[in-house]
Amino acid sequence: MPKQVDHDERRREIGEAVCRVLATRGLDAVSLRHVAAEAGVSMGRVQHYFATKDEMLLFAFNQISARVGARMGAVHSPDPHTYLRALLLELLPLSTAARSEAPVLAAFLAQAVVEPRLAAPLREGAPQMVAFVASLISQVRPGGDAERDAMALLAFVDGLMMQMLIGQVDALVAVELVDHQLDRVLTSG
Amino acid sequence: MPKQVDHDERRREIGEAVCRVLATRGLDAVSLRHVAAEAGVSMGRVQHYFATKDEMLLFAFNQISARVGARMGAVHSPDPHTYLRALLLELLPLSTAARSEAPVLAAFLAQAVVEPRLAAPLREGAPQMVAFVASLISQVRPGGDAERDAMALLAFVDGLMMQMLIGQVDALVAVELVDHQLDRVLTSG
DNA sequence: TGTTTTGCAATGCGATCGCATCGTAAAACA
DNA sequence: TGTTTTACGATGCGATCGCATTGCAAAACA
Repeated sequence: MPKQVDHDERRREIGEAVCRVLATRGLDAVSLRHVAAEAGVSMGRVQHYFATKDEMLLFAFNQISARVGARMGAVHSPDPHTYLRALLLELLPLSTAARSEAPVLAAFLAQAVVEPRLAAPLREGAPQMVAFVASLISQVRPGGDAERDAMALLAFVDGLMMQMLIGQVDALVAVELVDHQLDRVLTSG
Repeated sequence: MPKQVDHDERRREIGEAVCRVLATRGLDAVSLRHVAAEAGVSMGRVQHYFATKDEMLLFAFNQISARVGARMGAVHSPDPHTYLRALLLELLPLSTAARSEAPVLAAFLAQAVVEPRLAAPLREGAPQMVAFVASLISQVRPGGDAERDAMALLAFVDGLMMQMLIGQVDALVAVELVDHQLDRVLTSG
């Protein structure tokens, strides 16, 4: 056989090509041929690592999900207010990394509306994110329904991401809105 | 020639078929053939009324935009708080009508991220919606940056819509969140 | 060193795509 | 009544799609 190859690494490379196509030309431009071309490999290689297109897309979805999760996990701060602020801002297309991931997320989110296999992990992952945000809120402002505020904040940031991607809101205003919203939540009760 | 036909009505019928396909199977399932089948007409008819697929999609987009706009315009209340609440709830998939329109909107929103021809009208339409919501806020709670709160509320409702469509949030909780968020905004300062 | 197994590249297939073309029944118009 | 124009239905075309198949060079293994 040819040199033993890092199977997961190869899949990851292809997965990133999927995300790049997704971000620049949308979901309907994602074909085996386009992905192969974007990755700079042959179509046969793509097929070798993914049995079907659906499997490839699902892998790419898990990949950016993990990536966003990792970025969230990398956020730290001793001050819960600062922590929460950084966490929410990390969900917006502000940094270079986030700017390249957000359009991919948006495409997958929209597809999740009509594809239960994408919606399921999103539904399952949401509660723990809500719980974590709620715990941060409680640390700053004990009392009040922290979970409710957490859900509202996350929905707000989600919508803000979409509006930024469409160009309705620029980065400066977005940060301002997050800060204002955060202040309101954290100084209530 | 055959009986003179209401050209706009025919286009509207096809546009609705587009929306139905869009809502149930996503953007990549929208083909001339599927749309024709969904509308119960021949493919030739679809081509007769739309020169290209893009033109058809753009028409469908304008159609649901107008429809959502009409639903918003139908909301009235002498009390600005009630008015604003009804307006925001109208943007969520709560009624039968809104439940069928929201997935279509979500699909178009995602496509707008990579398709400027869809993003442009959204960018242009947003400010007046913001202005109107801001004016309602000002009526209830003079002072404070009403426009900022309007933008935040609209982003929040946008994100909430997406989360509802994916099944992260059910209708009951969504209404609760809107009310809570609204109270916070309208009783601040 | 021979055998086996791995990692592809290449090619082909049937289905579907958007779109162009052609034919035609029928009603508006002269 | 004859002509023209409208509204299609039908069919075909080249491109592209996802996927299956085949072939083969090369390295791990015996």
